[in-house]
Amino acid sequence: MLQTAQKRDVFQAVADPTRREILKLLAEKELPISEISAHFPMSRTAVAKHLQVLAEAELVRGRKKGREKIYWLHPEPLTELREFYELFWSNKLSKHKYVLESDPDNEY
Amino acid sequence: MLQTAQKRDVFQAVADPTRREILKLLAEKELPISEISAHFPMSRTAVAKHLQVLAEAELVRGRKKGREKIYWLHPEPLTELREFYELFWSNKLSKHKYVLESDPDNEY
DNA sequence: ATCATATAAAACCATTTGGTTTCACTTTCT
DNA sequence: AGAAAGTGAAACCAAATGGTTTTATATGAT
Repeated sequence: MLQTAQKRDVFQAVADPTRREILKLLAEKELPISEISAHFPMSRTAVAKHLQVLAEAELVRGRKKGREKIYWLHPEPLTELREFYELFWSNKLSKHKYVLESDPDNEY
Repeated sequence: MLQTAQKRDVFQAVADPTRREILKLLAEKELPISEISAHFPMSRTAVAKHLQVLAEAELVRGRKKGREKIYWLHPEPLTELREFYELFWSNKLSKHKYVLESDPDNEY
């Protein structure tokens, strides 16, 4: 395993709120682990593990720069979220058949 | 707790592949638990638990009909997926700044 | 050379997750 | 009434998850 180890499901990678926040952070700019972990109440090690998970899902990439490891966002796999969403809510071909037929707001 | 118990995170609900399949099934039409579980290799009880999770996330709703419990899709919470996706890939205001600045295909 | 910084890797731990099996309950069918 | 069908709820279990702490390693600064 040269680099990112084995694939990881995008939906599962994104299931954790901390990991979603990390992605938002990296959307602004690339950051070293220490700076990322400064935004969270947990240990740096814990954040590093979250970054590994995100890397396995190809949602981030990292490079070594001196003694730092810099991570940056690689948002492409998020299109899977969009594709899933559109199975139910596509606006292209008007709405999905289920959505069309569903009554607006029957709360039970 | 009268009904759907406590809220459940949509991202987490959708993290499991079985649950995603269930949602696709229910997009076609509402179904009783037994019919849903017929599509999966696991026990009916396991599928019932997945349905409970989906219900806690408000992604499905259920009603009793005779001795059956019928579940149907309630896709509204999936908009959270879309909103998250669009933080990174919005096409409305052209692309997100990160996406704009990122070089196309630097593979490490 | 030495020391601080930044990370990596490993061991460990509690809780959650995704599954099972078993038992009880209600509804439908004969 | 009695049996079958469909579900609900509980107990149980192995594995995964999200944390921790500890130890080691490499880099940068003095």
